[in-house]
Amino acid sequence: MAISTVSKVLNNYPYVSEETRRRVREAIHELNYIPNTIAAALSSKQTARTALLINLNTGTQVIDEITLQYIHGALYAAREADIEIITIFLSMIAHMTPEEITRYLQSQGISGLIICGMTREDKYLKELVDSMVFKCVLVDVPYVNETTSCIGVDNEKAQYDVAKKTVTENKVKSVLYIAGKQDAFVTTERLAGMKRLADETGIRLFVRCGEFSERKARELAFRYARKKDAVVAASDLMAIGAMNALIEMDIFRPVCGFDGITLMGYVGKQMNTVRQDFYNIASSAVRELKRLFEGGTGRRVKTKHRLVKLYYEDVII
Amino acid sequence: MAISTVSKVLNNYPYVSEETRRRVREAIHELNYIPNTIAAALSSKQTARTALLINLNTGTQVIDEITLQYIHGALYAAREADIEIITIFLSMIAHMTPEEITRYLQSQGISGLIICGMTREDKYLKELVDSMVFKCVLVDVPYVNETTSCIGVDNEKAQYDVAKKTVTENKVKSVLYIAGKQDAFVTTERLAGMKRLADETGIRLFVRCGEFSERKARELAFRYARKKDAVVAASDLMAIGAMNALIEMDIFRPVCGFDGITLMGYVGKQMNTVRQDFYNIASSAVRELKRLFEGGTGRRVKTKHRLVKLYYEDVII
DNA sequence: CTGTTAGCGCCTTCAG
DNA sequence: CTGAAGGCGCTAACAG
Repeated sequence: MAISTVSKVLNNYPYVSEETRRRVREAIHELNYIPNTIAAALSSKQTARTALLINLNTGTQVIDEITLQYIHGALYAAREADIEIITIFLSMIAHMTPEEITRYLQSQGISGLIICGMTREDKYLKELVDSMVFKCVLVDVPYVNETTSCIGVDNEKAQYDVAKKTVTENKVKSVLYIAGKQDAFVTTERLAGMKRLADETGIRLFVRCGEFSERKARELAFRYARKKDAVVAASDLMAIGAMNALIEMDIFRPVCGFDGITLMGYVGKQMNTVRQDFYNIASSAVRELKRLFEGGTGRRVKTKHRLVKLYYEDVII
Repeated sequence: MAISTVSKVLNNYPYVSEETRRRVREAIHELNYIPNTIAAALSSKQTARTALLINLNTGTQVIDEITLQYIHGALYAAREADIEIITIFLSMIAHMTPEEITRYLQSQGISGLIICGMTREDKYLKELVDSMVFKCVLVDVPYVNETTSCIGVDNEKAQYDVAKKTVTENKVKSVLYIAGKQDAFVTTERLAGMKRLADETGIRLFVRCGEFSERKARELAFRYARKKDAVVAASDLMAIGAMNALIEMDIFRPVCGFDGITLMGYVGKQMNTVRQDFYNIASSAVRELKRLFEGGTGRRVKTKHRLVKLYYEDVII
C-alpha cells in the first residue's frame, strides 16, 4: 500500500477500488493515524484560507451580539465548506499600512477576506479591497469589484416592507422616521425605502437623524412623536428609545424597528421589526467567498429578510 | 547567500554577522519576499498552535459581551505572544466523542486549548482535559492537573471585597444575597466570600438563588429586600433586576453586583460592582498557556479584580 | 487501478 | 560565521 494511495482515499479521489479503499480506512483506524492538515496545505498550495476581519469599534451590547453572531455564522459555515478561517479584529491591523497588512495576511497563506463592520472611515480597508490581491466579501457594505462581492439584506426593501406593515395595520397618515448615522452605508438605503413607501401610499414622512442612539431616538420621539401617527426607526435600539419616550408621555403610537436583536429590559410592548439574521448573513458570506475562489466574479448578493413582532416583555433574561 | 542564512535572519538566530543580517533584510525588502508560515510550521513542527474553545450556550447580550471580550483578549495576546489561535465554538464539536475531537484538533496541529464558558454539564470537555493530550487553560473553572492550568478572578475575595465596601459604606446589619446558579463553579466560591464577610462583621446573611436571572432576582428583591438593609447580587444582571424592584417598591437599599458589564437602560442608579475584565483574563490565559508550552506545570492563577461604581444613567447608548 | 517520484517552502544539523 | 543537504507529511503527476 503506497503513501499516495492513502492520500487518494483521504481525499476521495476516484480510481481507487472499493477493496483498497476499505483496507486503507481500516488501517487508518488501526494505527490511529491522524492526517496533518498543515502538510496538506503546504503540498496542495491550498488556496482557501480566509481571514474574518471584524470591526469592534463600539462596545455596546447590541453591537457585541451582532458581532458574535457574525463570527459564529462564519466559522460554522467555514467548517461546512471545509475552509479554514482565522479571526482578526481590525484593531489589530488598523495601525498598519495596506502593504503591511497584505504581507501579514499572505504570509499566513490567506487568500480570502470576509469583512464585517467596515465603515466609510476605514480607508485602508478600501485600499486593501481595491488592490484585488484577495478575494473579498463585504458584509453590509454595498461595494463590488472584480474580486469582491458584497452581501447583506436589501435594506431598501426591508425598511419598506416593515414600515408598510406597520402603516397599513394601523391606518397611519404621518410617520416620524428616525434614521441612522448620516454617513452610514445603510442609512441612505433604508431612507430610500421609506421614501418609496411615502410616494406609494401618500403618507407624510418626517425624517430626523437618530445616530443609532437610543437616547437620541428617545429625545426625538419626545419632540415629534405626539404629532405623528407612528414611529419608524432604522434600528431596534432607537425603536426602544422611542418607545420609552412614548410610555413616559403616556401616549400610544405604533413603533417599528430594524435588526431583530434580543433585548433586555421592561419595555413590555410589541413592535414590528426586520430580522436580519446576522448568523445567516455571515454564513452566506462564506459561501459567496467560496464562489469567488472557484472563479466567480464579484457581485452583490441580497439576503432575504423576515418581518417579526418582538414582544419585549418576553425577552427579559 | 544561502537559503538557510535567510532563515536564520528571519528567526533571529545568533551567529550571523551584522553585515549579512543587514544585506538579507535589504534583499527581503527589495524582492518583497513573504515568508510562508505554513511551511515554517511544517518544517519546525511548530508546537504552539492553540484552539480557543468558546461556549455559546446562552444567547443573552450580557453573555455575548463577555464572550466577545474573551475572544478579543485571547486573539490579541496570541498575536503578541506570536502563537496562532483558531476559534472554535463548542456547538461545533459538542456532538463528537472526545476521541474524535482529539483527532480533529491534532490534525490541525493544535497542541494547546483555552476553554471559556465550560460548565459541569460538559463532560466531554472534562475528559478532553483529563486525557492530557493538550496543554489546557480553563477560564473561570477551578480545575487543575499536570498539563492544565486555570485562571480567573478570586471569586471568594472579590465577592467579599465588594460586599464589604457596600456594607461598611452604609452601616448595614442584614443583607439579602442573591446567589447564582446552584451548580455553577463560581456560585460556591462567591457564596463563601459572603459567608466570611458575615462571620467577620456579624451581619445577618439571607441567601436565595437568583439563577443569574434578572427576572428571578427582581422577584426575590420584591419578596425579601424590604426587610434587609442591602442587596448583594452575584452578577450585575441580577443586581439590575433587584434595583428595578426597589425602584418599583419606591424604597432605597444599597445594591452591589459582580461582572462590570456595560448595560443599557434607564435604571439611573449607581451600584458597587466587581470589574472582572474578561479581556485581561483571556490574555492572561494565553500567557499562562505559553508557560505550559515551555514546560511549566498546571496551576491555579487568580487575576486581580477591581471594585468600581457603575452609574447606569451614564451608559445609555 | 496502484505505486514511484518529485517537489511544496522552510528549518536544522553539520561540514566548511 | 556561512552554505549545502536532508527532511517535515502530504499531494500530484506519471509510469507501471
